[in-house]
Amino acid sequence: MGRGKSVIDEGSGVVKRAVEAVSVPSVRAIASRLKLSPATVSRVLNNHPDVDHSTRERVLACINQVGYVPRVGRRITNVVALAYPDEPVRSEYGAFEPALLSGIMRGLEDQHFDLKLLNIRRDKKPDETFTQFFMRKGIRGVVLRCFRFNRSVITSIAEEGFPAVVVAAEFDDPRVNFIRADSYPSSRRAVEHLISLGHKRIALAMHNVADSDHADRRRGYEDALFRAGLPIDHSLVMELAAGLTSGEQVLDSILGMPEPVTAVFATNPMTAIGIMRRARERGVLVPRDLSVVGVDDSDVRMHVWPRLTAVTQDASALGLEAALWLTRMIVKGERGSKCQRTIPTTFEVNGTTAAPAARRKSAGQ
Amino acid sequence: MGRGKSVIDEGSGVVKRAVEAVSVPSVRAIASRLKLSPATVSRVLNNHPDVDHSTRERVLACINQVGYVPRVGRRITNVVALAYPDEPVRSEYGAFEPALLSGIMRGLEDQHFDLKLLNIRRDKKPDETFTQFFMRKGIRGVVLRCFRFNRSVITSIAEEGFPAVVVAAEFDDPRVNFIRADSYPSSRRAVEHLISLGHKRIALAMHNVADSDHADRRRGYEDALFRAGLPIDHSLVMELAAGLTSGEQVLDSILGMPEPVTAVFATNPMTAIGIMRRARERGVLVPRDLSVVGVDDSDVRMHVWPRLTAVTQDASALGLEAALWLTRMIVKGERGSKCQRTIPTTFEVNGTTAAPAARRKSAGQ
DNA sequence: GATACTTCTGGAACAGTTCCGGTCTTGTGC
DNA sequence: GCACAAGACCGGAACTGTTCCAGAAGTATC
Repeated sequence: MGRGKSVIDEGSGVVKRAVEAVSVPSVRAIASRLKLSPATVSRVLNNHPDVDHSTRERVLACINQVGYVPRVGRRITNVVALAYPDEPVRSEYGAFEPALLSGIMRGLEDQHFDLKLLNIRRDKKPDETFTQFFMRKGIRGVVLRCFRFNRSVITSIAEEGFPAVVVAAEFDDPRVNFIRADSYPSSRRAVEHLISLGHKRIALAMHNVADSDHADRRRGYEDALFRAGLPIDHSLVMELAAGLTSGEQVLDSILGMPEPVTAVFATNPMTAIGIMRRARERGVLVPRDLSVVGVDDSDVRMHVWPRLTAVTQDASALGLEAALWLTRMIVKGERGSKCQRTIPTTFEVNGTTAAPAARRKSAGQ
Repeated sequence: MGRGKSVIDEGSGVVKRAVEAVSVPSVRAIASRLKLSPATVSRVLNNHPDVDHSTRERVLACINQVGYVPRVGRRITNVVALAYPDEPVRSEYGAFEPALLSGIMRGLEDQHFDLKLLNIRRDKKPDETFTQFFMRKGIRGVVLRCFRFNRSVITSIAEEGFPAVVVAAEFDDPRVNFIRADSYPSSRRAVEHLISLGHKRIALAMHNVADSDHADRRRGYEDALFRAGLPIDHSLVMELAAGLTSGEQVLDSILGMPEPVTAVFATNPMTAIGIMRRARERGVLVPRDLSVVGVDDSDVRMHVWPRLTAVTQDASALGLEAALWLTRMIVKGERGSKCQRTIPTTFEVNGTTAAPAARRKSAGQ
């Protein structure tokens, strides 16, 4: 044969080089370890129906244990995915998604990975595991977007042990890797800023997705009020969908309140913009009649005048860090390593906050 | 052998079934047709250096002629790419990119394709052809973003014959497939609308990328003026980069003009938003002191008050149509079919246009 | 002119997937 | 109880594409 040093791969009877046999496990290596044929292992990976349940379980366990890597021919394909629970890149969340994508693309340059966009709901068959799904798509790792309704999906993926990292959400589960921006300190500073200006009745316009980010912002709001000795009035807390129209609803609600509200903190970029627009529409002068603090993922706060005072988080940095960690973990083969990082947010004072006009009875026309 | 009807594949000496041998060409089929080994064909596909120039040319010609499709094992992978000349998903162009992406993802559902994001500048090696590049990335077709500096790249790809479609740009070359929104009629209507309100000195704020879309908008502006018998004053035409700050420059320029300007048409979404913000900052009332018409890819025109009168194009529809055409062309195997489609834009009158205040001598403070 | 070096190509040995057939179990009719 | 049928499950073989190694062919050098 004349191929230099060769050994017989255990069980399979195929001649191969000694170095490769131990470095990267193949379908045939897994098959021989489990006393199965390569065909059966391949069937498990592609979720073919005619394979026994217990056999499938054994193969999947082995796959995630030894860190199997699918190849095309002899080449390893370096692809990671950005997986959404449903439609990717929805515009309702403002500029968060494009900024995130941009950061991920930059982070992938380091290890020369490519990015694939996946829609889990559409493509994943109900009877396949997440590992099977991702393997079938030919990807080696996944960046996950997390919303309120798919936290259980995230923990399932972590349980299976497939390389994954969640962006912009926090988990107590030590198996879940995530990178998020901590909105709490900046949100608290934002409300403290309003309090220091003399505001006492401050409304909170919450995005109703109830992910950990928005919970942080609410906590910042409540803690700032509590420390200042101000009461937390639940009638001032509004939970709405994201978007411009909800901002309008918020302003209308504020104007309709019997006790005047002099400031509002909106935890979603579009909501704050909607508040600003509706305020002009109804003759409410910002910041004289109403102070507005928003949250911004990119530079939407600059679209309006006065420029919006806002808690800003760098969505691009989230994507960058997530992609860097994921790809490095994959190429180093450190499947067990964990990532639970938090990057800071900032609070930026612009033109929409000022001391309340004390003598007014009610804001509005 | 017991595999039913079998034939000897010409030249290669490998036994295969008759049906598959004619339907989808493989590396070995191309090799035998050109009297080469599969190894050499594979080397061409992966741009290995040690293959003769003339051999590479022959293989590449054959590849694009017979429509070779790379497979993983025996499976055909259905992946298309969205390729950018440089960094994907830049935020300077407003919400165009996310809307486009969203539309593409919807369009891919029909034929169950996946999407990969590619950066041509980063990943394409200088000495490989585009066909080699795309094959190496395992994709079957590509949606191309086009800017002023990469039109030659687009025609090169079309020359090679790789399945491709350009979004949001127009080409005279019959080989280039594209889907674009025609900004001309709506732009012209926009300026005619301003003229009908009584405006005579109308500024044009151009995005300096000089792609066909922006050229259309300029033509609409000039034709509307010409048909109304108004002179085209080149001092009223400003070419700037996209972005909020250029909008500020536009407004400052307008205020500094000796003859008062009563209306402005901005061909870029962010520029119009910047004009609106700067106008408020400098005490210019829109639309009383200045009428503003913008262009919008999504719903940025709703961020301000009054809502922006704008030419709107549906970037999501562009992506949808491009993805639908590309994937259907690929699965039907109609490599020669052409797509040069134009979808309409609309002109939406909102709150930023009104009759000029005739007696004023100069806008602004 | 012999040698050494480079360039290029083919064969074989890998990588994963799928078709076909065989074995084993289970259900059914008599 | 037994023959037969049907289905579940799995292995071998025959395909995909890729890469290593050896060798052929050409070229430069002394």
